[in-house]
Parts: sequence; C-alpha cells; structure tokens
Amino acid sequence: MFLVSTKGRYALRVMLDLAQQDSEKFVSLEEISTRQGISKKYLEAIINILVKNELLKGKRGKSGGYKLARQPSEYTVGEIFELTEITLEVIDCSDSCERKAECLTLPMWQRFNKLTYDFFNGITLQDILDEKK
Amino acid sequence: MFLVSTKGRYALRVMLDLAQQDSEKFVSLEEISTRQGISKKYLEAIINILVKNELLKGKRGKSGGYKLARQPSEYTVGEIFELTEITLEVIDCSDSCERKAECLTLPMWQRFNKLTYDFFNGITLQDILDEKK
DNA sequence: AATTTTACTACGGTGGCAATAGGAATTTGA
DNA sequence: TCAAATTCCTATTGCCACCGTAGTAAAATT
Repeated sequence: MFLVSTKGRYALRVMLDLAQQDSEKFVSLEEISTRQGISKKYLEAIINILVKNELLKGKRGKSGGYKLARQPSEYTVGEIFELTEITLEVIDCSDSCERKAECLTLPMWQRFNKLTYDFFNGITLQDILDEKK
Repeated sequence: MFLVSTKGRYALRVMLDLAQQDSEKFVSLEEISTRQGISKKYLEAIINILVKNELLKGKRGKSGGYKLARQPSEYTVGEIFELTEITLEVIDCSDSCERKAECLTLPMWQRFNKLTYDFFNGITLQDILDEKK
C-alpha cells in the first residue's frame, strides 16, 4: 500500500502553497482550497493538525487564515508526514515481536526504515521550491 | 501507513522458510504454518498467490506440499512484494493527475519510488540467508 | 478406496482513510 | 457595536483493503 496517504500529501501541498505566499499575511482556507483544488472541509481537518503542532499559525475572524510559523528552510518533509501518518516506518518491528531474535528480515527492515527516514528528513520545503524554480 | 502489509511479510517469510528446507521435497502447509506461527488458512491464501505466479510449486495429495520453483538467489524481495501488495510505489503519480505539470513534489516522489524499487529489487532471498548466516 | 493435502470460493469483522456537516468561538472592520 | 468572516471543534458516514475463517472440490499417494 501507499506509505504516504492523501492526508500527508495534502499537508505537504498546503505547506508548499503557503511557502509561496507572502509570509506575513494570513491566507484563508477558502483561498488555499480553491488554489489547490482540495475540498474545503477535508483540508480544514488536515490544517488543524498542522496548527496544533505549531507548523502553521491560525488566526480566526475577518481577514484571518493561516501562515507558516517558520521559514520554509526550517521544515523537513519528514516532519510533516510524521504528523499526518500513523507511521512512516515501512514496518514496525521494534515492539513485541517474539521472533525478533531469529528474524531473518529484521536487518533489511531496519536498513529500509533508515533509508526512508533519512530521505524525507533530508528534504526541506525550501529544497522543493528550489528544485522546480 | 505501512508500505508492506502483513500479507507481504508473511509471503517473504514463507519463501525464506522454504529456502531453508530441502529444495527437492514438498513441504506441507501444516508444517510451514506451525514453524512460522502463522494461521493455516490465511497462509494458504497467501501461498496460493505465490503458486499462481509460479514462485512456488504446489503439489496436491498425500506427501504433497510446496517448494521453491527456482534457486533462492533467483528471487528478489521486490518481486515477492509486487505480488502481494497492490503497489510498492510510495505514491502513484503516473496516472491521471491533472496537476502533474506544475506539481512541485513529483520529482521527490519519483526519486523515492526509484529508491524503493532499487532497494527491494536489489535483495535476493540468498542475500538474506547469507546476512544472518 | 481411504486418506492426505492443495485448490477454490465465499463470507465477515475491523480500522483507517477520505470526506462531509453543523455549530461554537473569535476577530475584524464598517 | 454588531454583522460578517473565518477558524476551531465534535460527530458522523461511506468505503475499501487487510486480515482471518469456513467449507467444499479436486488431486495424488499408499
């Protein structure tokens, strides 16, 4: 199955969207939703996660909206996915697996988990913006 | 979410289990199920996939069972997962995505998909057996 | 011919994802 | 000051794949 769900991909797109706007202004859900072509209500739920975890700042009331809490170079993609996905581990072998000792595949999973972790945590929003330019 | 489901992991374990047995003899479902601690019926469904795709040979009747169709060095882990998972693509961007042209994240997904593909297709059953030894 | 064993079909529970709905709280700005 | 705009919060729904189970048919052995 997919390692990263729609939720995670939408979250990343929101972050990138805001990274491309005026970093001082609050941008409304309505505007992001329209620009990204994502349902308003679903997007709201996703953005709430980002606000609660202080990746975004939210402001209510007229001329309210959302904006980044930091600079684009200070967010990693991995950090965003960690919030929106149950886990980014390909497999979670760390817990109560009784076969851990004799497990032939554990080293492989560990190597791949590290590969994944390093990959996504090694990319910042700024990197993505620069890449396409 | 998990990239590789229980189904895929069980499939890999079955293949490794058989790779450690006498390569000439047919091993019964009962035996594999007991040794691996996996429910007989569920394992059966998984093994059927492997047989249909000719990774395993099945033989019915008394002293029947399953055995590998090739040498352990001739199977890649990726090949096994391809059968048991809907997809190993972290994200499937290739189809009808209308935003493909302006998608900022597409290059990242493509790079990661390749990383995943190369990783799992670069490991054979024999490699795993050798690793632990 | 009886027994063992795989092959096949069908069913049901569970859980997270994806999306929607409605209303409460807050802030602005006229 | 108050109406409009906007986020915040809580619930609910439909769906689908995963995970696992059950029963029967087919085949091979001894």
